[in-house]
Amino acid sequence: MFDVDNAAAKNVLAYIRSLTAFKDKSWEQLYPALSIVTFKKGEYLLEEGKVCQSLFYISEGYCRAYYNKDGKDINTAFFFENDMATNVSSFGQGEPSEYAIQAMEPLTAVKFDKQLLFAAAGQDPDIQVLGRKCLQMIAAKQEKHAAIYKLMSGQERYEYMETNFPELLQRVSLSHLSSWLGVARETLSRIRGRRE
Amino acid sequence: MFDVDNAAAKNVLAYIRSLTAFKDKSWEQLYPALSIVTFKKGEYLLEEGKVCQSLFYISEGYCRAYYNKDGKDINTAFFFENDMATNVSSFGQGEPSEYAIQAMEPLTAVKFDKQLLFAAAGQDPDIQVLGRKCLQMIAAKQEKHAAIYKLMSGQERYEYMETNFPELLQRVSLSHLSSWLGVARETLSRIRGRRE
DNA sequence: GCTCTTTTGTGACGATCGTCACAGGTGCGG
DNA sequence: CCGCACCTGTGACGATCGTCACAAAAGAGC
Repeated sequence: MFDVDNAAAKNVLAYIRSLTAFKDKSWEQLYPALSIVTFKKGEYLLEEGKVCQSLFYISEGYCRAYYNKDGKDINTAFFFENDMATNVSSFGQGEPSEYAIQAMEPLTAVKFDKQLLFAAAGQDPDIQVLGRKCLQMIAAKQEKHAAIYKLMSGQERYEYMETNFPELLQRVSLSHLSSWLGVARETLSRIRGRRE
Repeated sequence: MFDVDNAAAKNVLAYIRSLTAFKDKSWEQLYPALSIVTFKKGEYLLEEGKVCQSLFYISEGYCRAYYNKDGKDINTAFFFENDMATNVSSFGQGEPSEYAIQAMEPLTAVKFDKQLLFAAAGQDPDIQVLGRKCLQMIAAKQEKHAAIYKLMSGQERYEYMETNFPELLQRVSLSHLSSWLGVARETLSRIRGRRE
């Protein structure tokens, strides 16, 4: 049973309230769809090839989304505290996921179960609004990330991360960061050597 | 006044019905928010620095989204018939747009006015659902595109487009295509020369 | 048909990156 | 304390790409 006094529960509620005015009645409709889940480092929130049945609100720890291309991992996203992690197209269209989402640290998340969430949304238009807002956030985040990828060189992308998301550089290993930046690990090492 | 017998109007209605069961009542609520707009080649659906106030359903012709980086155009998206064109983060958060959307051919679109659309959505939950579905489509499309960008080399991306979106190659000039693929125009020319 | 403009192909060259190989460093468990 | 796994830096080398410059080709307008 979902414990509303849990720290993760309080975090997710605060997150929801930051997105939309949410009545107590909506919250009561919603929370049967929620559960608190924990993952050890290396465990999977979503496995490649499986259909995504949940949204995850990350309460503590972080995870990565990565494709496996010819046996090599290629990271496409990192999700930290207060992020929503999911595979939009798999969740929405029921397609098998082309990538995996994996905990990189011990992780606590609030899971939104798809079936129960849709049932709740059918009862309460404010939950619909919440869903739209979440999608909006996700789409906006993706748009921004695609832009830095298209407009900047590997070096510029690293500097951008350095100034805009310094805490990310603290927590993500350079090997994982490099594939996310789209450069070889060695190149990232040289980028870091060049400056300072 | 929005002419429901117009070809563009019929197209957009068919598009909406493909996304969600839409009652006549919802359609009547929605269509005051719609208008049919046309653009000459080179005209702007959205200018850089302006706040995006509309969604555009593309009925005929196509347009591009592009950033201006140091005086050079960098294309980030093309929108063809039956696509929804907008700047998600500008439309959603009211930020000025960091890129422009420009007609590349004479273009006919159905414009969804933000204010009127929100008013209509407040009246009718099915319009909320439509909005969420559209966002889902947009987010899924972006996710896919980001993936091909991260996983493939310039050459692979070109071959991917060749097999999956051949009509795009017919309509978009190679100069515009190259910046979208993330390679220099000359490199694209050589990629094309290598094969066959 | 003939300009003028835009688009596309090609050649040369230097810069950058990816790959391979290896060494130093750090942390963890036994 | 030792071994082992993982992460990070570094050197050498070849491949690829971007840039500049120019020529060929294709359209658009008169």
